[in-house]
Amino acid sequence: MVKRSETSGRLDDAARAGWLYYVAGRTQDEIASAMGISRQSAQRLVSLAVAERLIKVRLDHPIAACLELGNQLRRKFGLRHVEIVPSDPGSSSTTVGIAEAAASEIERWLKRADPIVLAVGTGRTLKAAVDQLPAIECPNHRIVSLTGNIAPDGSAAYYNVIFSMADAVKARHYPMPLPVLVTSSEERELLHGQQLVRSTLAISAQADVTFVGIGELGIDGPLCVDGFLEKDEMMELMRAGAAGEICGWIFDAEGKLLDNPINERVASAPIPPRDSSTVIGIAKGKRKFRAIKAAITGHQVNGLITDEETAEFLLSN
Amino acid sequence: MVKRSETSGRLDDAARAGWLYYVAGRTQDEIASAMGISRQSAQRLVSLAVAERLIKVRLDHPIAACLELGNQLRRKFGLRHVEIVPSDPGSSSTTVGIAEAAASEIERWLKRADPIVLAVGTGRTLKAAVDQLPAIECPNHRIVSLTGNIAPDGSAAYYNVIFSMADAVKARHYPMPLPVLVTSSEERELLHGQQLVRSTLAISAQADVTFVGIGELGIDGPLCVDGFLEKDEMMELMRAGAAGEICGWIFDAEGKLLDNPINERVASAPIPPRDSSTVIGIAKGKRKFRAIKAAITGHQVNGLITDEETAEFLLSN
DNA sequence: GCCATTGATGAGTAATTGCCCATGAGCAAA
DNA sequence: TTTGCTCATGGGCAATTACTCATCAATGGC
Repeated sequence: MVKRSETSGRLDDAARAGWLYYVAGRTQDEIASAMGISRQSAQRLVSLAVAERLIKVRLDHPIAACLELGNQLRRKFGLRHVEIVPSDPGSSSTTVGIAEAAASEIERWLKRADPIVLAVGTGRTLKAAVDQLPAIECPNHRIVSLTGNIAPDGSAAYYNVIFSMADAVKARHYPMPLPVLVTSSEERELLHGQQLVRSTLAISAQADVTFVGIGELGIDGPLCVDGFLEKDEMMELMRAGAAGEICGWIFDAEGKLLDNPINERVASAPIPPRDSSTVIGIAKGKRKFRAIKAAITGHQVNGLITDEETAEFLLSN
Repeated sequence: MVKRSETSGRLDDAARAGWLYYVAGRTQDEIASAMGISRQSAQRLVSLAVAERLIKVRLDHPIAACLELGNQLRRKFGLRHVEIVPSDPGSSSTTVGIAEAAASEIERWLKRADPIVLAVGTGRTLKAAVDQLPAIECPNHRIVSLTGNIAPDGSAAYYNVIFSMADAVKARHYPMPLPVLVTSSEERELLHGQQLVRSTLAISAQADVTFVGIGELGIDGPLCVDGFLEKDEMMELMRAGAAGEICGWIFDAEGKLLDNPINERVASAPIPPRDSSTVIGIAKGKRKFRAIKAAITGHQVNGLITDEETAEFLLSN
């Protein structure tokens, strides 16, 4: 006898329960009796549907304050695309809100009929955004990673973005089989000379749109936490005026790439051109204020998804 | 107009509250203190956001479309229970998908704690469904067949459902020791007068839930293929406007039982009452479109398990 | 075969939410 | 100014939902 009550069947049930709860507006009691299960089980299915992201909620109202902040930011920094989500003062998350917004924006691009090249960086924020993506089929598009997923110890960083994206989005995807930082500029040249890497670099240069996180520096910043840089290297960078990084490319408070040996060791692809393509930074939070400010000041990105609190800082400084 | 700006400001607040509630996942209490209002006001804003459709919920799962079709069918035809499974365009099977779904639904009923009477019809679809049932013990329930399993030549039809069901489900079961069609209404009365048959008929009339196939007519339909009706009898029925049959009971395109001598010879139990019990039809496929349409239009069934393709036909005609 | 692990389940309970109602502010007409 | 109306408000309470815990069955490794 075939066993049917398995994971996929359970997800089906979760979808059904979630639909009945959120779309049809039934109570969990009603769902329980309709599906012949206990109320507790119905509750579990509903929360499973949420946890598995079968249920997507989006807010379809331009909050005036956010729109206004967005407009001001767009004007002040000459940005192509700005999206501001409300701040949640009680939350310490660095992704809530902007991840959903970024996912919507990614989805918008992927739904275009004409073939595009979509590039992604890496980082926790971007990972959170990609995790919000629904399943999409878009065989015409290509998705390329600007940066590698290999940690100094040889393992793949858990928040590598492009593989998570490949789970949800059916498109050709091009990972970058490199670390973020190598030991010397010579090693970088060597690695970049490999055929596979070269073709991936070539594709990334044609990106129509790029989504990147913006990293703060400091010993709590991602480059240190993930072990790409030692503490003393970081301190040296800070002394040299470093303000933030995108895909490992380190820039100063004016958003200019730092003329520093460490930038010679960055193995990521260059950030696609801001004058001919869209490069959207996704970041929020006090710790990143300085890095974000620098990135948009120096046009390392020409688009930004952030929250109200951050937007207010950017406008007032 | 001051009023207007106040209203839009209120919608703005509603959007913000809705965002905090659904996207950021805060409780209404937290939202209230964050926005400096009472909890009740926060609740009102959240429900306003829903009422004004600022909050859009979407279900990201293959069965989302099915649920929507099911909902529309339920409304349009006043059905109690609708289940739509995805169509498999590459398959010519008339049972794949709906058999599994029907089995799940049967299982759901059989798992109920309170004793029920479950009635079944016959047919290939139902047989396929019953073959999907796992072993269940439910000594409290009774399972009754609405229709006989004896072919005109005296043999038992291979797809008789109740005996297959008895293999999997441990419950009292009541077969109907009759043919589907007898030679005359007099013979029917005679057979129905037998004690054994009478008690089975009585049980079937108390059915809480009934699962039946919906048969199409025509010389390739089950009644002809299985030799219950001769070709010329079938042709005559078609001329009389017959559109489909359930347990041998033949109905026209409006789903009304046909006033025809052949219906006088049907030895099956009457289909249990649709106003006080659940009668679920299981059928899909182009050849059955007309029969299914008729059955739900005329309330021969008040529940339906079918596939997307069929559901779309039923909604568009 | 035996045991640890995983995961589902239902009961019980705490937390959260929805709703009714009395109140009072704001406002227009008398 | 008064009256009457509308509507937002918060208290109170019932309904609903979320969570914890103990149990149990299935699974997989030893």
